Amino acid sequence: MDKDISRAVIGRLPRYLRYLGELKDKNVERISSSELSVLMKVTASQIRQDLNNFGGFGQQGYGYNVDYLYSEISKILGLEHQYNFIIIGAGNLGKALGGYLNFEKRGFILKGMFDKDPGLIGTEVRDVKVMPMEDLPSFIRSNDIDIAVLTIPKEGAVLVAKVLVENGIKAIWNFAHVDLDVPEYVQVENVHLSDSLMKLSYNISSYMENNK
Amino acid sequence: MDKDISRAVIGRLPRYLRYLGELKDKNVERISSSELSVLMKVTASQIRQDLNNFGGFGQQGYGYNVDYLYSEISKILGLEHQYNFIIIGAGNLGKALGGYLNFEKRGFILKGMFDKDPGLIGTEVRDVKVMPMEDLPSFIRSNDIDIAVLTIPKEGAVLVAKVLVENGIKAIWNFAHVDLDVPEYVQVENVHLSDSLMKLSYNISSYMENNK
DNA sequence: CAACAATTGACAAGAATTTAACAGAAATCT
DNA sequence: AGATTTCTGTTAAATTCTTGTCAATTGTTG
Repeated sequence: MDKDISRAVIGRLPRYLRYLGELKDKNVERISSSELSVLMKVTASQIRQDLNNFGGFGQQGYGYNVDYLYSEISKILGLEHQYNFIIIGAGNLGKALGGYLNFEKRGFILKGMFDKDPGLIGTEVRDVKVMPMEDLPSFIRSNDIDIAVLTIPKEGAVLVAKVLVENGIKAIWNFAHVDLDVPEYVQVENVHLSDSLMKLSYNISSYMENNK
Repeated sequence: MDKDISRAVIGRLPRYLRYLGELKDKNVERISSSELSVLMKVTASQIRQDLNNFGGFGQQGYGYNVDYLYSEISKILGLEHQYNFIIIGAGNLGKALGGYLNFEKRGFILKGMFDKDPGLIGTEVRDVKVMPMEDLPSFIRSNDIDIAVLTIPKEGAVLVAKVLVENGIKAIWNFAHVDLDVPEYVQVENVHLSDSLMKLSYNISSYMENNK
């Protein structure tokens, strides 16, 4: 299918998908790269270049069909699959992610939640019960879990990641503030919130510097 | 101070800071770019190049002093300032961010939370009360608020952002799934969680494609 | 204290990414 | 139906980012 698409291009696809979804909702049938470029504030050239990494989705003189392009990008992103996922760490962040219904619409199915705090075990998020950590290995194996969401403090994350890998997890969505060391066949996507906040801090202070 | 440091460089600084913090905790006094490059799995050249954007923090034959480098990067990122922030949206995500104590350590002080749901008003997160949206404008003005964290659904986000800007907010940490259109003097950092999840999905499905 | 080893900062070379330009195909207009 | 306009896909140019190299400087060792 695809061989070596750059990370930068992949990173932009979800945003294209979002704008195309909005256009679909407005019943827009077709759109040109230059119209889309105005909406999205990127160059039309970049849009065409990005899309052409995957093949010609448009037509000269016409542009791109919104529905078709939307579904092609969905396919590229693997959103036609269903993924079973679990959340490890049933604190506020874990609950927030577990309760986010839009994930379900995209094919991400919440199968279980885990926590080491006995006080949380048995509580529910959308009919999914929080289970104790001891049950984790067997649960992954017997419920065909693809993705684990790690919403626990960094201290425990490395060890839990090891357990996940040993039990055949395919991917980890990592919110713990640590870099996980896993085999190359396990996909990791990091969300380091404090890094993001620091970037914001940089922008604030750098703006103030340049405008005082 | 700094004129045009690339986004890529800034994006790497928080990760440098994290590793340096760990070294500090281990009482490591000095480190060379090549040692750090092994730890962080990047090239030594990149580390030196990145740091030299801001001046020579190291010394030939010696390397970098961990404490000094840590504090210099902190300064670059603007972490020596204090920032007052509020959270808009007191759902699980808002509560999770409000309860995250490490932000306080970095100088980000939670001053208030807001929600439109009457059922949430009056509840507390770390001694901070959730207030009704009507109080937002006056609160920002009279409490010297720098940053607003937006943890509300996208439908309301655009309108709330407008109110924030009108009342002099400096920066928005945006978790709503929409691009905000604000004046250039307002800094925005987006955290689009579903984009991140889609990238993970791409990696899973692309790995499976290439290894079936 | 001289010789040697370590290591930066600077610069050059090499890659990757982004933007521009344009030929040619399809749609639209008259 | 022919002329004109609109657009893509593609190639080329420009820009940005990353990596490699090495002289110069500092620390260390015998």
